Amino acid sequence: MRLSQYFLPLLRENPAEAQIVSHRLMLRAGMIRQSSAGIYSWLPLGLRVLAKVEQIVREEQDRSGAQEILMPTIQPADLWRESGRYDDYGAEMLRIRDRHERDMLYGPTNEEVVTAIVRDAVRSYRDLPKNLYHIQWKFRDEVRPRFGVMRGREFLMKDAYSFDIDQAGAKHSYNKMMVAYLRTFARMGLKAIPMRADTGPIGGDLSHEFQILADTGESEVYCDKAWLDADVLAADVDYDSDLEPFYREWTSRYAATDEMHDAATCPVPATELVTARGIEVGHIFYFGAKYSKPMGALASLADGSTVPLEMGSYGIGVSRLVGALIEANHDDSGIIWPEAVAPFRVGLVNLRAGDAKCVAAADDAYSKLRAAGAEVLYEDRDDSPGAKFATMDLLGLPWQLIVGPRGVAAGTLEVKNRRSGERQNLPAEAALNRLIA
RNA sequence: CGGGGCGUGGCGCAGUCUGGUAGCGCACCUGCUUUGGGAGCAGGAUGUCGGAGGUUCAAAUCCUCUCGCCCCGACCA
Repeated sequence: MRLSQYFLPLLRENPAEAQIVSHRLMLRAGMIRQSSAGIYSWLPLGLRVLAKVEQIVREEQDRSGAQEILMPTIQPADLWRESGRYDDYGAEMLRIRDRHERDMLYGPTNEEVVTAIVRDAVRSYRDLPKNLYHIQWKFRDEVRPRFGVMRGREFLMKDAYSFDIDQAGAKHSYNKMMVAYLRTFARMGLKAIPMRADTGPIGGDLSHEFQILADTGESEVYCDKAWLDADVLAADVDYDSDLEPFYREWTSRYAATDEMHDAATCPVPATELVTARGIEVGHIFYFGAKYSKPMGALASLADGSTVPLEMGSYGIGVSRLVGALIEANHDDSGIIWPEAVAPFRVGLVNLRAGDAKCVAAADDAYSKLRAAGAEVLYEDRDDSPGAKFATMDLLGLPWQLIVGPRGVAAGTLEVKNRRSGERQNLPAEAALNRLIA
C-alpha cells in the first residue's frame, strides 16, 4: 500500500482526551477515531490489526474443535427473562424497544441465545459434546468507559459456549479452551497467565482469567518466576487426548491477581515471585446447568433419562487485545508490533521522493516485496527524512526498508528492525531476501 | 453513581478573573529553496468560541439551564 493513497490520519500531538499509552498511540497512528464515549470507529490500519488478532483467535478455536457461528447483536428480552438475568443485569445492559413495543437489548454476552439454539437442536447425548463460538460486537453500558478500546462500551469479543452431557465432559471442554487460550496469546507474542478467578455475575465454580503482563496494566498480579520462561507453543497438543496433565501443569504454578494474593500465605518465596502489572484479556468459566436448567436445555442419556446440559463459556476480548498488545509493545517513539499481528510487515521508506534513482529503487523494492507476498506499507510521499522516520517508528511495523541517496549510489538498502533498533546496510538483493524470509 | 476538570480553526493551547473588532504553535494550500531523525523563507485559507435562554450600548468573557468529553473513586471482557 502506498502511503500517498492510504487513509491514515496521523496526529503529531497527543489528543488531550487520551491518557494511557495504547489509546494515545492508536489515535496518533490513525488506527481508530472515537465516535462517542467508549465507542470507536476502526480505520484501515487499526482494522488490519483487529482482523489479524481475530484470525489468530479463530484459528486456535477451530483447532480445538470449536465451531464458528454468528449470533445477533440485538436480542429479545424474553430469552433473558427465561434465565432470570433480565432483571439481574442492571444498567450495564442497553435496553431497546422496537416499533412494536417489544423489549429488545443489545447483547452484552450470548449465553441465552446460544442455549436456546442448542436446546431446540440437541436431544440426545449422541449430539454432544459441542462447542460453538462466535466473534461478535457486544455492548456493555459502562458507567465510565476509559482506556480507549481497552475498556470501551462497544467491543469485539470472541465467546465460546461448550455443551456436554456430564461434568467430566465439561471439564474436558474447559481444558481444551485452557490450551487454546494459552496458544492464542502465545502466538501474538504475549505472555498470558491463567489465574484462578472469581466467577462473578456469570456464576459457576471453576474459572480462570488470563492476564497478560504489561508495565502499564491496570491491576497488580503476582506469579512464579518460572512463568516468564514457559513456552506453551512447544507442546503439540492433541485435543482429543486427556488434557488433565496439561491442565495441571499450567495451573500448578503460582499466579494470582491482587485480590487473591496474600503475601503471608503465598507458597512462592519472595525471590521466586514476580510482581507485575496485568491486563485481563480472556476469561473462561465452567458453570454447569446454570442456564440449561432454567431454560430447559436437556438431553437424553443412554438409559432414557433426561439431564440438563453441562455448560461453560469462554471469552476473549478481541478489540481489547489490540490495546493490550500496544501496552505490552511500545517505546517512546511509538508502537512495536509483534510480527503476527503487525498491520504490515515492512515499512518501505523512500527518503527522496523527488529523486529519480531513489524512486526507481524504491518502486523496484516495492514490487518485488509484494510479488513475494510481503505486506508492505510504502512511504512514497514527499516529506523530510526526519518526518518519515518518526512516522515509521510511530506506526511500529516490524521492519523498515530505507531507500536513500547514499545507499542507492552504493547499490545498498538499509534494513532496520523496529524492536531492536538494529540497522544494517545490505546489497539490494540481500536486503529484500532478508525481509521475504 | 459520588468527587473533580475541560469544551475557542484539523490537533495542542492562550484569551474568561477585570465585558470592548478572536489569537499563538503545529498541521493545511501556493511558490521558491532544501533533503539520512518531525526543514527554511514568502504568501494564503480556515472559527455559529459545545448548545439554548438571559443581563448589557456591547458577551468567548457575567447569570441560568442544557449537552458532550476527560480524570480519580466504586464497577467490569
